[in-house]
Amino acid sequence: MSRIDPKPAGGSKEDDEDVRLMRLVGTGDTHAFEELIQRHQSLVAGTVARMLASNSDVEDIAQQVFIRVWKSAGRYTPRAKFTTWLLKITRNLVFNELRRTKRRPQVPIQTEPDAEEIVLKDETNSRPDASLLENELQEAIEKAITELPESQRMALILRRYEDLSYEQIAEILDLSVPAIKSILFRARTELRARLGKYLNT
DNA sequence: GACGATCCTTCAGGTCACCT
DNA sequence: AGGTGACCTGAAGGATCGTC
Repeated sequence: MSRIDPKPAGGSKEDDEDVRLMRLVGTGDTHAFEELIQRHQSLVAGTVARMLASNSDVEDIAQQVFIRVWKSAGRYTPRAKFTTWLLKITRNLVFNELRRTKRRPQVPIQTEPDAEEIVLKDETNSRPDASLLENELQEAIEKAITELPESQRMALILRRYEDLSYEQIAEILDLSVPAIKSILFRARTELRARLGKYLNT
């Protein structure tokens, strides 16, 4: 079993509310638990979906995440942002699932058109066949991301889609901040290489 | 030819220094 | 804080060689 060991928290109002709810959950307050689920289920489900990209498993794993939150609530100490702790649990369960099934995501992940601006050229929209190219590019981006190694994919997702800081990503993935920088750099390099034909046209 | 041991190459991950 | 590149390290796989 993976260790959950949050570090000192920042302390926004959102965080404070999460901590308050977690303390109530720790006493067995089911209403607080329901509220906590409502507040974060889209974050968890979204992250699982992007990481796992298998619609059939997303709900199941998201459910497991909150079951683990419920079980751990009594021992929870707010030493990190609640969402960091929550995403660490999510990451552990997703990695377990990926290792259990020994597979890569099989269904393209959902990406916003502007989400991977790192590999898009501004000129794309000005071309006559822009929409066709955009669709093709979109598919290529999705495919390229799903083919990245687990750690690169997870770091990229947490950075681009969840907008987490390097420190938070490092905490969630159990790595140093420089390691995260390196992983993200390689992920972007890999994406550029895979999407080179779109960049060079 | 089959095998095991050793060496070499490649690649991903990590750290550090530096830049923006 | 975030991004980049050089460099180091370790693991994995392939190539080579010696022995049977």
